[in-house]
Amino acid sequence: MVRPPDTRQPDDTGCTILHADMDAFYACVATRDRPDLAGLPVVVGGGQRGVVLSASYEARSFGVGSGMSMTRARRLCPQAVVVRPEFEQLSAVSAAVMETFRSATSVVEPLSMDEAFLDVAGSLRRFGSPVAVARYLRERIADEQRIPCSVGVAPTAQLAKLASRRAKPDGLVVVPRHTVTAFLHPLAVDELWGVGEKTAEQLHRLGLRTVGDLAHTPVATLRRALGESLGSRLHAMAWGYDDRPVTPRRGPDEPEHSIGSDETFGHDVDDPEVVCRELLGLSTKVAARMRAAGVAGRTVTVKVRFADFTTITRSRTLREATNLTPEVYATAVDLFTRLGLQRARLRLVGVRVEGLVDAATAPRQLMLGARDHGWEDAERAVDKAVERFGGSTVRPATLISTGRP
DNA sequence: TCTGGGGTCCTAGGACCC
DNA sequence: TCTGGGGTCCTAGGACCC
Repeated sequence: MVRPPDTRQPDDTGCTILHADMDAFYACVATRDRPDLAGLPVVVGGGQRGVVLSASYEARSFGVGSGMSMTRARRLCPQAVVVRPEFEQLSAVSAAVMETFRSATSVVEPLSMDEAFLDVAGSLRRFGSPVAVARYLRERIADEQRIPCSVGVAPTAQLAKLASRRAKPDGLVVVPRHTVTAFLHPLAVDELWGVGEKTAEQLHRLGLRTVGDLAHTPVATLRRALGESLGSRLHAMAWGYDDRPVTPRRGPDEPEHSIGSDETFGHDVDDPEVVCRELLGLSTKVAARMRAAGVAGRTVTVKVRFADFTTITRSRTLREATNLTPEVYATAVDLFTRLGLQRARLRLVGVRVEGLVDAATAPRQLMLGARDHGWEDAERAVDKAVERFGGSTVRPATLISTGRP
């Protein structure tokens, strides 16, 4: 369970893992070129039914936090400046930050746009210590990107993650091996990575509030209450055991497992025609993303969220993997139609394709040949046009007519 | 206070095969 | 005739993360 003994010499803290995490990333990027917003409560988000994606520390002092509905955020902090996210800018900053990480070690695992695990065991000769790597990264990102980055340094990924949270804002926290249990055991159970609202509730019902409580509960009890996997994992975590390696993220050799898209309507919808039009748009987007990634998938899943927020899914596994809009769309519409909804009010619909494999090696049924190749050519043409002219300006008119009456 | 959009992983039941 | 497990695939739902 403990990390295997390392032949390279870690320093005496036993720390080889860093977790680097940008503070209030979206908000910081949005305001770094806007001195007029300095010191003001800034909230990134928006939309008719949007949520807060990121809030500046000034906004947080009013109780605003990410994930919260914008309506509530505005109520808590009416003077907040609301900024729409600029995803292209954010992606560019994120890519630059990840490059900076890779300048310190090749073992970088991005977890999202604004955070990554780094295994620095191989960089110690160059930098001297893990803390030196952390300082180097924080300085470079502050210099080059003018945004703060907090770093946790610890013997395991989970601990490094907890440490970086403790380091915020704009700090550095080290958890040497001999202090692990002293660091962990006073924490509340819901601070652990993987313990959300529901699991925390369950643990509370068992009378477990701190990580120390968790550590001193028989693992069999935890497994019974939380399931085999989570029970074992939490018990191990509570003792700082974590064999999770830092794995440089998927390359072309390891495609993603699923690609999907969903959309919340501005207002609830009960018109099947509107829903099908949305399913077409989503299928078009998902199929295009699959082709761009060079993957195809066999299982198509439709998600429907009703006005009362209850959510259901329906899926079908096709005989061959596809990345063609008409196939994805036809499956999605059929799954939706079979629900037999009588003008139920819907809040959201989604389309996702799972079981992705490399499109080049995915078996295709040759019998379908002529027709499918026609579609493939058409789709390729659309992909090219979109590449050249951008965005949603191009969409084959034929697709529009494949919708059900 | 009414709750986005992108994902991942786990569980559980049933079908089917050996 | 009745009773077995184990493994894999499929489907649906749910928890969690940022």
